[in-house]
Amino acid sequence: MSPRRSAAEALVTRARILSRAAAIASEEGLDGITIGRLADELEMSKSGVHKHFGTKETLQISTLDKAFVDFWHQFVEPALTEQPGLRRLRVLCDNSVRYLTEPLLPGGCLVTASLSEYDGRPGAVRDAVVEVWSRWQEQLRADLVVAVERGELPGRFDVEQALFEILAAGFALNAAMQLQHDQAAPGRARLAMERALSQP
Amino acid sequence: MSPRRSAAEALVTRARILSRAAAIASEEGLDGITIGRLADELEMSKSGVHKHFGTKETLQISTLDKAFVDFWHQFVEPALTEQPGLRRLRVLCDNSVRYLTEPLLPGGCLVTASLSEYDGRPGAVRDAVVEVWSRWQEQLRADLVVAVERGELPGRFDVEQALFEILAAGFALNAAMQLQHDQAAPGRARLAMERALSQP
DNA sequence: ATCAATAGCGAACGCACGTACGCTATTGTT
DNA sequence: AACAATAGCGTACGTGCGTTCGCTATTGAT
Repeated sequence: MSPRRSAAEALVTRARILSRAAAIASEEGLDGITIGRLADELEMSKSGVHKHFGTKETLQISTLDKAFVDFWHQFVEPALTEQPGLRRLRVLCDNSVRYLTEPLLPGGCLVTASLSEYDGRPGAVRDAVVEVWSRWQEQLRADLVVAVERGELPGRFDVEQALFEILAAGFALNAAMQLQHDQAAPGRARLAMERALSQP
Repeated sequence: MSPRRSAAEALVTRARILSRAAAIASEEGLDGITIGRLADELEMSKSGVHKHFGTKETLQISTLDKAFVDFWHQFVEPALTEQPGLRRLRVLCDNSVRYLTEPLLPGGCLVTASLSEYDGRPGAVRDAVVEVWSRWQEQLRADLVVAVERGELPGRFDVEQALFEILAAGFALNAAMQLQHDQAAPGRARLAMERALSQP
């Protein structure tokens, strides 16, 4: 009753599935993704959805990857034109605050949510979460290191401490937005990040 | 085949269930709690477990409450003997770092985990999470306010900013421990909290 | 023109879930 | 001594899950 589609159309279908899955996962977690529910909302059959990934675990990981790629495209890549070091770092911080304040997904940042959802559950999903999270950390660390090398930050500057505090501000911002819709939180996060860069 | 137990024994059973449920939830989330699994691991029947709470949602909320009460007993109440204000606040910060570093539950702080698990899912569980989280926030805020009133912190001190940064450090510490077992994280969290108290 | 490859469907599977009901045997009150 | 209350069990029910299998009809390479 439903004929095979072209390879190009299949890619579109796959994208539709991942898009819906990411929206669901951002609100209910990667475990909230359900093949039956996706099939319902996308008006296709369960087996049709399933075929694209073969395994629910693969679907979850693909969803996480998709969300991360979208974030990267919209909030990291634009910053890469900036001068590496303190300038670029500040833009990245600002972009991440904007992202966490008005996320691409209805339930907020999927990576942040998946972090605590899967930190205690070994397996491929957890590995994917850790990898994606590390990539974001590395991006920030790289610019911190460059900033020190270029003398934009004092030579005795504690890069790891600053990184810790920047990530911390992101976590707190995410929680404040998702839990309490605290409109003051973005400003506090910005200030906290700025303070992280001005070590005594 | 299994006769009724005394009311006292029933309380013990209830505590056993909650204890096991909290351990599971700390690793797999409040949704990881399953009546069948609890029955298995506690060697009782599903209906036996069920009867104590009547509803899975009630079981989840009870589990969260139990975890919070345990935390409160072990890490907050001992600090209440301290002088209110900056002294007590520092003890609370230190205690929370110790708690997040070596939690009472195998999967880390259940409240922190539940925060992002349920922030996008309206309902009684979410309400319970918010309430419990607010109580912890209030405790910290109260001592910050006292510290300002008593002149232990400058009059222009931004209490909400400091609170934001203290909570932020907790989030980051939790993530670093649960995700990467980062042994340097407790020190960084302590430093970040101390910096939060020394606004420029 | 031929034909292997495949997107998507429909139906079925075994399993685990939360919940409901009735029962039993002890408790603890009267 | 009598008896309502109840901790916990056993069984069952309906639902939704991930996955499997066979099918159909188009695509796209040969």
